[in-house]
Amino acid sequence: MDTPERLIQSTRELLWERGYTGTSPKAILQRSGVGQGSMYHHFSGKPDLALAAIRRTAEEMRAKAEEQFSEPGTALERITAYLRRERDVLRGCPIGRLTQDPDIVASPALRQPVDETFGRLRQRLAEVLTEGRQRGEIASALDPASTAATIVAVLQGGYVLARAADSTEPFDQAVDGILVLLAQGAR
Amino acid sequence: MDTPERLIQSTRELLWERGYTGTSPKAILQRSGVGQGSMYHHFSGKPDLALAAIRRTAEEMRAKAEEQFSEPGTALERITAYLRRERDVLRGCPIGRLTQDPDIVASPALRQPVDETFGRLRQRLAEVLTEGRQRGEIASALDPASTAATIVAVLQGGYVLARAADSTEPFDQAVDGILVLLAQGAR
DNA sequence: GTCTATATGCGGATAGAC
DNA sequence: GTCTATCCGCATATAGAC
Repeated sequence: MDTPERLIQSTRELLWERGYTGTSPKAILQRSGVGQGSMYHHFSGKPDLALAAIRRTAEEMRAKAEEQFSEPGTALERITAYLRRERDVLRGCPIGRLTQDPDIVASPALRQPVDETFGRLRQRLAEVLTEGRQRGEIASALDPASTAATIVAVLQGGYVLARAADSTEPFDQAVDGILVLLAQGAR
Repeated sequence: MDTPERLIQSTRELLWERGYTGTSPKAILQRSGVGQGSMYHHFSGKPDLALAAIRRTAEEMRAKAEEQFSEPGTALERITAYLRRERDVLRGCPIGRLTQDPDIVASPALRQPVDETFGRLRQRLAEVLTEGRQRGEIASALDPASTAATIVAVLQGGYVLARAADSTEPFDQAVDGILVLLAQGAR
């Protein structure tokens, strides 16, 4: 791995663990084994490096979601596969956690990839739901856009509850709950 | 307001806005107008003051939720009142945001009030759902505990989506979505 | 490209006077 | 109880040599 790549990977890990405010350039240097001068040669500073790291994480997250959405099966099966996919629940969502960082939300450049990630995710889920409705797999009373927002919110909120409890149980309960509710509307 | 109280109120505000890591003793002193010496006279340090602040916020949150749960009306009406209650959506949940702070989660003392808040909230919602089921207002296929976890998760995740988008829209959509799903099961 | 040196101010306190 | 002084290390760079 070359130097910029090592910096990006270490920054991604630290942003996930400690957030933007909690991540110092010094910690990035220690974790990556890169020297001070190299870091400031390749990146203009902490915000620049963070932006590269966030973009990378956002791309990966999108690709992993698409794996489940593009599987064969009914809409409900694909949504179930997505919600039940293996996740590092107690670590939380590496993109969602950034929304709690005021420096991220206050910076248009840093917030943009976060916004886009959730926007596309909701959009993609709404498409899956629309297909399911057309095929009669999902109750036509359900609005795709708002149901999609609900599903994404259950995941993000599930992480919050799991971290509060230091247990994956409430996350799993929340996922079970939404799946039962969605199945209820199936024909 | 006396000195300890001023410190607690300022700390509550800062924890909400900037989280634990992002809140410095210096910022608390500036906002409260209290001097350095006074702060360390009344509290042993940042963790001690944060604990007092978090406990206060947790109490208030619990009391506000109970206002809606103890209203007259069906289970669905009370849950709707709770979910649609006026909220400072873009500021997020002052308790939920703490779960993103590694120093909070790593400290049993600081995590405890956060855990307890969500534990009680889920418990209370499950009671409301159980009542609703007994009265035939809610489909008996819905497990109260997991449905309660789902509802709380929708709220917490709704805040995340709203902050990502810098708009209350996805929060409102997520709430609409879960209410439609819950109503679907009503008899 | 990478290294080391240097800089300013903040984070989070402790000490002791009043 | 409150105030001011003092402390050490970290946060976040910039400068210039190699």
